[in-house]
Amino acid sequence: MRHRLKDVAERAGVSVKTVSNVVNGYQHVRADTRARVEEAIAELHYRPNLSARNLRKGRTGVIALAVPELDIPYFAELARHVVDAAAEHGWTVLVDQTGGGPEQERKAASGIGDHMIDGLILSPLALTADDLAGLAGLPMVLLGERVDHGPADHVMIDNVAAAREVTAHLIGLGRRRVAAIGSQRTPEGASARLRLAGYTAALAEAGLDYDDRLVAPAPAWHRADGAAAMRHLLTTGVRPDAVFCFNDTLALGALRALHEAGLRVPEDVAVAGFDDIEDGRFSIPTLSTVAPDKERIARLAVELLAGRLTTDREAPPRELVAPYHLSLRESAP
Amino acid sequence: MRHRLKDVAERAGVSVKTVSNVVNGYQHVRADTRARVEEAIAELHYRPNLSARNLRKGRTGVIALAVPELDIPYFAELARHVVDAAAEHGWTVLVDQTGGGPEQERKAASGIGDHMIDGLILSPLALTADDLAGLAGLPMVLLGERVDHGPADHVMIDNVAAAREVTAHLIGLGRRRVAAIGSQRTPEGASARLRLAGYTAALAEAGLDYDDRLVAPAPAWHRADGAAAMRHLLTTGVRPDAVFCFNDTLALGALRALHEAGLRVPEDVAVAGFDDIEDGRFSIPTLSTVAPDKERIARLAVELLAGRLTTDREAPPRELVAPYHLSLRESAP
DNA sequence: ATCGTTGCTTACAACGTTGTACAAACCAGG
DNA sequence: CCTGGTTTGTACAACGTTGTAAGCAACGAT
Repeated sequence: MRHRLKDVAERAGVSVKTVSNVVNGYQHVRADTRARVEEAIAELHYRPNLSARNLRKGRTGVIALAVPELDIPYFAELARHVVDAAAEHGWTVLVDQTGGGPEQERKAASGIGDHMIDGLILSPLALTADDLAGLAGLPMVLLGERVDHGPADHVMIDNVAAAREVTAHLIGLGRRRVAAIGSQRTPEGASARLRLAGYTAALAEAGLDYDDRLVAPAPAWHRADGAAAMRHLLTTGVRPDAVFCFNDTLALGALRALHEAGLRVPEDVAVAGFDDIEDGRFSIPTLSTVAPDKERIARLAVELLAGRLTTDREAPPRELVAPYHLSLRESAP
Repeated sequence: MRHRLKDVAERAGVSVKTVSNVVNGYQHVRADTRARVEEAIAELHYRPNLSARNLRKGRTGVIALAVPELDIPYFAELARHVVDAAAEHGWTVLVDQTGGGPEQERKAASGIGDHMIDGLILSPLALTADDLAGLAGLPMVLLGERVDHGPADHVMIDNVAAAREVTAHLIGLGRRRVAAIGSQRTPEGASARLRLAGYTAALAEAGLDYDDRLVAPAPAWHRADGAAAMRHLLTTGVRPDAVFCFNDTLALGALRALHEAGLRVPEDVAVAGFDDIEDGRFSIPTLSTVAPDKERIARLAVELLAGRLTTDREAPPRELVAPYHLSLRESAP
């Protein structure tokens, strides 16, 4: 049922290697030989065995994308762009779900299926630069906002600046009790730390005092956590008149909690998020947010990986910064 | 830098095959030999070359999941469950994005990377049973609601019954002008046809007339399409007092359009969706919806594939029906 | 001592492909 | 017709792994 080069060769009356040459577009094959071979290929529905080819060539044409969770909209949207960008380079993408745990991330980094992938785009939550240093086996590009300048290529956006900008926007609306949702004290919370830094910087610039009661932690960044954090904020004495949520799903949860509390957005409380996921364009109200250029991030990551694979395998790690912009909608116009 | 069985063998002072035996857990290896080999493996950080193993064994340990778009929440959530279920079988999942086009779906079905994957779970939009019949090269499980009983294993839910049930629920709320959003006339619209059939059946059972003006088509099933369709419905003379949207993203778009039109949900218009995506639990209002058991769907699909790969490769195609339930929330309580 | 038996290990071939080296056929210029 | 270069095709080995068959001890039973 499944045919090999040898079968095609016999049918076309040439050697195995000649068929291989035709398949690989080698130049010096006479037109009529090529035609005979191609006919045989078509008749037998021959398709090369990639395992064998990979074994021989040492490359697989597959790269992996490892993200914490696929059903978090931000990662799903990112995955889509990575798949598209990789396709332009002729790569297939193996999407891996790490769950954000250090063990699974390490496993992904040390080679999901060994020799099954040429490179890895990893969006780490738990791993530190030290962890990664020991795993330099695989060409790797890191996504996101790990603080440390690790040993691998890196694509990120300027989280501090973005967080400061969006917080400043809330303040510019005349709000004086601007809360933050999503702080984390764990080592995994690198993004949280950076965004918190931007938040406090904006407060300081505006001459507002930092108030601990206005900063709500969130163990994870799902809608439910945002809702819970918002409810909590409403029970503390200082009722906020604006909230900066460290990502959009948190913000959507917060919107929900505000709605349940009978507060109007943005009249009573302005809300802003981070990530610009599709949901936020249709939520009620629509969501003001920091919009990282996800397509650009994906493209840069794939190109960094491509560079590492083709030319300078031992080049020093590069760090690219992707652009973002504020996308202002109803929740904080 | 990268070591092979041979290197380990030399270091441990045994033959290559003995190392292979240790790696594969072969029983008859003396304890001290095994210890020596394992030590050598650890020292060299040996990891098997999967391409070579696959070539030898004829199996890769990778299955593919091909869905139209990764950033559609339903598929993202499904992908998550498939990855989890596959992991229990020791499989890695290669997630492929077809875009819903026939050409890419055919390409996925005929073997994404040939011999790179053992089997395929495909969620087809465009392909018909006839298309698939010609592509029986790869063990395959189809997801979703293609009408035709194709040549491959199939996991689905009873779309007609589910649509009828949710429509009946809207009618049970006392609504008499129940609209539908999401109809499609194209061959890709198999789900749309089934859900429309359930809708009309429920109307008939309740003795309500089918009104063409209450049925709004949607080219795709994104939020924007739902919003556009809802706006259109509001311009026709017959103002609906309930809407059944053929999926949740359409429904979220419809909620948005109703909000913009100043109509209250559910007081003025009740809204129900289909898929039970995470967004719907936090939208304002929260969304009543048909909740297919996605985890079960994923698990059944993986198990069907497992069966086909291990035992009965030539067994007649099976069709499994996964359960669903109505999840009633604020938009249509 | 000899004979199986059992336990452990090994050499060899094979999976399907492509790189290398070379042979054969062809061509042009003397 | 020979020479030297180019084009076209071939044989062979190799990529790293595992299945097969067989080798070699050491053992208890004859």
